[in-house]
Order: sequence, then structure tokens, then C-alpha cells
Amino acid sequence: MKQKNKDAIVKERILNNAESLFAQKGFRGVTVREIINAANCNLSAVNYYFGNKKNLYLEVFRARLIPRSQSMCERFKKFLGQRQPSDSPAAVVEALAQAFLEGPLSDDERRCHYQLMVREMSQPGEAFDLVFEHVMQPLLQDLSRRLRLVITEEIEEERLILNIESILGMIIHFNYFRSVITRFTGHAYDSSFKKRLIEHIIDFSLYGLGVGKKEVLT
Amino acid sequence: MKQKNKDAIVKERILNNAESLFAQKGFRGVTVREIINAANCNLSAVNYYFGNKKNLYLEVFRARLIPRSQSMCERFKKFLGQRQPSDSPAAVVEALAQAFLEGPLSDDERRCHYQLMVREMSQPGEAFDLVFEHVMQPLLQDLSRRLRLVITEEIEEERLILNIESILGMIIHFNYFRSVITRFTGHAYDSSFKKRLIEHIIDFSLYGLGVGKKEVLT
DNA sequence: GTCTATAGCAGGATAGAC
DNA sequence: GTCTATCCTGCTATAGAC
Repeated sequence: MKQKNKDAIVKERILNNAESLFAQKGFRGVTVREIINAANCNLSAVNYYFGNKKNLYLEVFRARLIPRSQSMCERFKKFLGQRQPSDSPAAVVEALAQAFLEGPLSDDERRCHYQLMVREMSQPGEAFDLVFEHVMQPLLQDLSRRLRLVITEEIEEERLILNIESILGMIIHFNYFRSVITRFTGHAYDSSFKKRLIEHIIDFSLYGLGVGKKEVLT
Repeated sequence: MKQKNKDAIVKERILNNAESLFAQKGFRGVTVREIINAANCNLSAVNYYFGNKKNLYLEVFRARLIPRSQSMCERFKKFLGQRQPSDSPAAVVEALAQAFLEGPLSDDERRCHYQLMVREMSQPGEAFDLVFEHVMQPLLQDLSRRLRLVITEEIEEERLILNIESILGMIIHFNYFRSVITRFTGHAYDSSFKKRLIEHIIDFSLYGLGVGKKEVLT
């Protein structure tokens, strides 16, 4: 552990705990006092390092959510690169689902991540532009470009966007509604159930209800 | 307008405004003062009619969200009954998408509805059980039963659940992430764009990316 | 049933000692 | 940089007049 000075460590602790709490309860649902209790530091530390509560909130997005998002996108590219062949729609969807469901994050991080994202996307707040510009926009453009390369037929831009949003909708749904999914299927989100989910997302993305045909890849 | 006594009216006004505000900002994000300002009534009215803030919150679910959910399900059944033929997967998905995207609600009501639902589903709170039992559970069972009737092949229960959740995921996504979808497609959620979305949901639910084939029903 | 007034407390933020 | 002490605003909830 590096600990050149203690500053960074306290600051990091505040950021980590703030993220987790904001994700669970939203901006107004969390008090600064809760955060500093979790981070085991003094009340004034928040104002010292971040100025005020709102700025701490924004910093959570800048310093945690956005970098993590980028690392998930990296992972997506890496997965796709490893795949043979990597130039089918199935490969793109598989890499995407894998990166976002199993990706480089711990389960706690993933929970945080989606909660913060979803909160901000539905009720555009101050972090919305940040997330939109640095997360959604690049992801959609990347996916759009890649899919266009591997889909043989002509496809109009709007339709492509709706397709991509449908796949993302599923991925978000299965990450975000865990309690519901768990209650319906009886499965906890362990490694084997996640594989099952990824398989399902690929299958459904390619063939939907697959009226008349079935049974796919890996 | 019926107004036998003023009680009901004040109570209704509080409920309506509370719902809208809770949907936008969550339980802790809203103050009772905000609500009574919007409802144009006195501070104590909330305690008089509902006891306390938390109970008002729960009452919003009991008296507004759940009945509305049921009316959307009614609408779904009605749509399905009108359809000829009504015994294909396409008909079921179409009726579902139509009920949930265009259904019997105003756009404001729909926004409220999904925001409250999603909030409660991700972070199981006190209203979770209410919503799960009266909304999610019956809907899933109904859909499961109906789809099983119209899907010709054998399909295991778990796979059916995942399929249904995928479709619901899309519907929720397109309702809930409006700001994002609007920014990407350039379309506001007017009647013609909603029709486009419904068409897309049917198409994608049946054929996914439709690798190799395309072009569907109504 | 509806209002005013207020109790009682928790929140964010800051000043100033160390 | 970190802490304690404190300010002041704004919250929920209630008591009690009308």
C-alpha cells in the first residue's frame, strides 16, 4: 500500500463510502454525517477535501463512475479481440454482456455503478451531462460502429440505435433488478447464474423469442 | 366534479402531488412542505390524513401505483382480446408493449409510475413487498401462462422467465430512459415515436437482431 | 377538519484551536 | 490537515385554538 501522505487515503475513503451510500440512497437520502461515519473520519474533512456535499457527489462521478465505465469498455474491447471469430453480431453481444455482467468489477462495485447511473439517467441532474458525454455517448458510438461492420444487411441508423438500446436495456435490467430476478428464478447472482444470463442475453439479442428456431453458440 | 365533502378532495390533492414528487426525488428527497405547497393545503393536513410522511408514501403505492398497474394489465388483456388472431407470441408482445407504452395513462402518470416502481425495485424498501406481490408477481404469472399457450415448442420455465424479463426490461428501459433515448434519436415521445417503439419492441422480441431475416407484422 | 404556533431535532457548513 | 464546537436553517410532528 502506498501512503506517501495520509491525505489521499482519507480522501479515497470518503469517496469510496460516499459512492456506496449515494448509490443506495441518492443524493438527498444520504447525510454527510453518515458518510464520515462510514469513512471513519471527521465531519470537516468533507468540506476540506471537496468544498461541499454536492461537489463530493459530482466527484464520485468524475473520479469513480466514469473511470470505471471506461475500464468496462476496455474490457469489452479486450473480450472482443480475444474472440474467434470476432466479426459476428454474436461475438459483439457476448463481449458486451460479459464485460458488463462479469467484467472487471466486484459485485458491490457493479451494484453501485448501475444504481448511480440509473438514478442520474432517469432524473437528469447535474451529473447527467457528465455521464452522458463520457459514458453513454462513446459506448453507443462504439457499439454502433462495430455492429454496423458485422451486420451484413443494410440497416438504418435509428433502427440500429433502438437495437443497441434494447440490448443495453436487458443488461441494465438484469443488473439492476436483481432482487426481483432472484425472487422469480430462485438464483443468486453467482458465477454460474451470470453465465446463464449472458447466454440468455446473447440468445435473445440474436433471435428474440426465436419463434420456430433455437439453440445457439457457446 | 363531485365534491360531496372537501375532505376527499384535499386528500386526493395531497396524494397526487405526493406521488409526482416522490417519483421525481424519492422519499427523502421530498419534504412534506414541498408536498403541501404543491397541493395548496396546510402542513398539518398530511398528518391529519395520513399520520406521518412514511405512511403517506406507502399510501401512494396502495392508492395510486397498484390500482394503476392493475388498470394497465386490464388494458393489456383488452388489447389482446381485440387482436385477430390473439394466439401468437407477436400478439401478446404487441398488446403488452401497447398497454405499457401507450396504455390508459397520461404521459405524466406513466413517468411517475415507472420512476416509483424502479426506485422501489432496485433498493427494496418498505413498498417493495407491496409492489412485488400486487404488480410484478401477477403480471409475470399472467404473461408466463399466456406465452406458454402460444409458443408451440417446449420451453423450460426458467427460460420463459428470462424471456419475459427481457421484454419487460426493454419496455422499462424505453419508458425510463427517455431523456437518453430522446437525445440519441432526436425524437420526442409523441404518438408516432411511441408507435415506432412498439413496433421495434415486437420486432426485437420476436427476432432479436434478426440475423438474416427481417420485416414483420403490423 | 383546518389552521397557527412551536417543540425538538438533524442537516450542512464554518470558525478557529491545535 | 485534522479536530471540536457551534451557527443556523429547515425538517417532522404535535398541541391546541377556532
